[in-house]
Amino acid sequence: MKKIAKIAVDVKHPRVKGEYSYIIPEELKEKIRIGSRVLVPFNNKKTRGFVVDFEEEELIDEKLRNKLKSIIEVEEVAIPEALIDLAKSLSEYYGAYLIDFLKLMCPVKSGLKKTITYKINRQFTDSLNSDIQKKIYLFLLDKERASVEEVSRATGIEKEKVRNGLNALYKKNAVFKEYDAANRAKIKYSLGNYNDYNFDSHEINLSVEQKDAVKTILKNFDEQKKPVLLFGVTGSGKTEVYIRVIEEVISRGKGAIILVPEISLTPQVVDIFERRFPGKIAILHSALTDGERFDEWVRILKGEVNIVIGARSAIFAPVKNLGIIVLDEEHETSYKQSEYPFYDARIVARLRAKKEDLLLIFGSATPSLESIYEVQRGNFLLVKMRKRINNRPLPAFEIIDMREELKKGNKSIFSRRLIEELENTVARKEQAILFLNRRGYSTFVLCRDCGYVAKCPHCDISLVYHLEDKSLKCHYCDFKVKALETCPKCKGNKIGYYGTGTEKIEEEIKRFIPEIKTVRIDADVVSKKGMMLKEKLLEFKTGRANVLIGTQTIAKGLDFPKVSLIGIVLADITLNIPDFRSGERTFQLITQVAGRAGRGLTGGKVLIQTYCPESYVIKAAVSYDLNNFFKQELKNRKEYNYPPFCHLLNITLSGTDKEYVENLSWKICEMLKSCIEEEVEILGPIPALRFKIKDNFRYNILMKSKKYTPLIQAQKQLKEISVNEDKVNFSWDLDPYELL
DNA sequence: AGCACGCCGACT
DNA sequence: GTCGGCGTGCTC
Repeated sequence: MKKIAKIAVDVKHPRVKGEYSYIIPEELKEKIRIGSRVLVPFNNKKTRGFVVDFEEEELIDEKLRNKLKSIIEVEEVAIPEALIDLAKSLSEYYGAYLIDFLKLMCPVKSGLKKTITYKINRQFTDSLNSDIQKKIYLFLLDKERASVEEVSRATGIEKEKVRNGLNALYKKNAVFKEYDAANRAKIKYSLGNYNDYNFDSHEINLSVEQKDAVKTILKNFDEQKKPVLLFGVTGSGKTEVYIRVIEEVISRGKGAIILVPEISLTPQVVDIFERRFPGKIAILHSALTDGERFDEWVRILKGEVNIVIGARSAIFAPVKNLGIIVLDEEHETSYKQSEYPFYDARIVARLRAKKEDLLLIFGSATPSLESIYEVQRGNFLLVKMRKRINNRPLPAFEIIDMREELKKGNKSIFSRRLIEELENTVARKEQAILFLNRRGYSTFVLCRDCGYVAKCPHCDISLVYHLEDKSLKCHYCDFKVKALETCPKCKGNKIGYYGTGTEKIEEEIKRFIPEIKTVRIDADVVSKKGMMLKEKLLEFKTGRANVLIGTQTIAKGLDFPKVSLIGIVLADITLNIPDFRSGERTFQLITQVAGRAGRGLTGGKVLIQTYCPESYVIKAAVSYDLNNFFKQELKNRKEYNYPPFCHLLNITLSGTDKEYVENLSWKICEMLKSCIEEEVEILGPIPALRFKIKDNFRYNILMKSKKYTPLIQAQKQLKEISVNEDKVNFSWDLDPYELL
């Protein structure tokens, strides 16, 4: 009966359209299912793919029927059919290839990431008679090994030619091929041994609000199954509510997926779940090797575990008989993948919940505007928890107008109030957190003689001075130079360091309060070694340090009972980012950071330093007036036509040849304007805010539309365009998170 | 991407 | 002639 299978093949090329038909050999008919991973012949090679459909032989075009080849092998692993359906919808929605979503749903065992690198053969002595090959060979002599991508970037030769050249060199034995297995020893986060964090008995006895929340959610589960927005202030005990609801769902024989923004930064949630559901949990985190991830996946697929906790991609976990999806800290940016295929776990979760008839809970202390809007439109059920557990008071805010400080002659980055409160806190043997969303020491470096500003040669951005290794670093690429002593332009020595980052905060505060013991946590610390973060956290947790200095890295779920003071050193940084979400992000950051205070028995205090105290964002944040914030922000979004009042499609073109990229951007823009009929705003091409990054010039075309259909239509058009990939990177992002 | 095919200059 | 570089076209 079933003779032909439609296979999504794993071939990465824009001109390969993705799905091809194959004959199912007699002996494989028993084994093959929708979702099966298969091996098929494809253009003189073998390639993996997934069965996405069966077809009737009779309905296939005569010419094509004669070309059909047979499936070679059907593997044991198969993606559940419900997920195949989800992948189909998603590839349609995002205008992406089906295979890319299927691959997210089915990890590979091999661990072989097939980025081929070429290594120089130093024994090779023959002479080369091609210019291109000579150039490549010379480059490799210096570099030892590199990928096609790297060679192309460094030599400026087009990728196509580099590839041919390297192939020729390989045939001559001038270079070796290496399949980079990416098996670098990874530092594993040992989850589950954060025993020093305190979980007191209050978690067993629910507060009245928690009980009500659980009751309302379960009633909704049995009746209308509307997605729930669980809005609970920081410290109101949302996690315990999730647990109670999940317990009920599990007792009915169903499974659960819990998404957290980032596992390494929310170890406590994971820890609590591990204690409450011992042995029933699979944890998908970034430190797993491909093999480990595959093993976890199989455990989930076989139904050995029915609770999955993980970051964004865990939304695709093949949980058997899934009953509920929980998205904790729903407003977090990390749910949106900022690279192809640009999916948003929140959108995927809603779609999956709808398709599989699941209960969906979005939880947050600072819900996204999109979710609030859904509540207003009656699409989400709002469940509120306004009080902290044990009725602990929320911290008290104090706004400090830095303009006044300046008028009174205080040029320091710290107001007198902040210093005063810090001294008090230290004297009381309590702890403080200083928050500044900018890492490094000085954020720009200027020659006071000639006005030269140190800029990254590859990016359109100032270099940041880092004290730790006395270097100037670019925060967008890995460019790094030794700190300047003389001006490279006028040879003068009046180099000035301006702007403040976390490193400077750490140094300056010691000048004011010498006995203070600080610990700093930002991306510089986190990225270095996985263990560093844990050590630093413990250093603060155990009281060896009394002030924690950090960027947004520390704003998330961390729990420090002894913290009674929070200083937001400069709230204006995030507020002034020219993006439609900057207000929302600032509001969230202030609220989240403030939530770190007074989690223990002592009440907390939050000091916000700003040059813009009249901003409605700051005003609303300090008075816990979410309603007012949402009202104002929604008004703004409506006025300027931004989400949630429209949907966005952000198209990005970038490349080293400015003229070429700009011309192509215009062409694509014209094409879109001519073929989109419905009411859609098309803006651009606009030079991106960060116009140059890593030597690539970037242009955006922004489409705004009330309805999704024209944007999805546009994506189909964009998919048809085949660009010279050596000259331009071309991508589009539906529901982009930011537009920078 | 990666492979075959075919064109074209260079060199036995 | 013919070898190897290099552009082009195709993939059920």
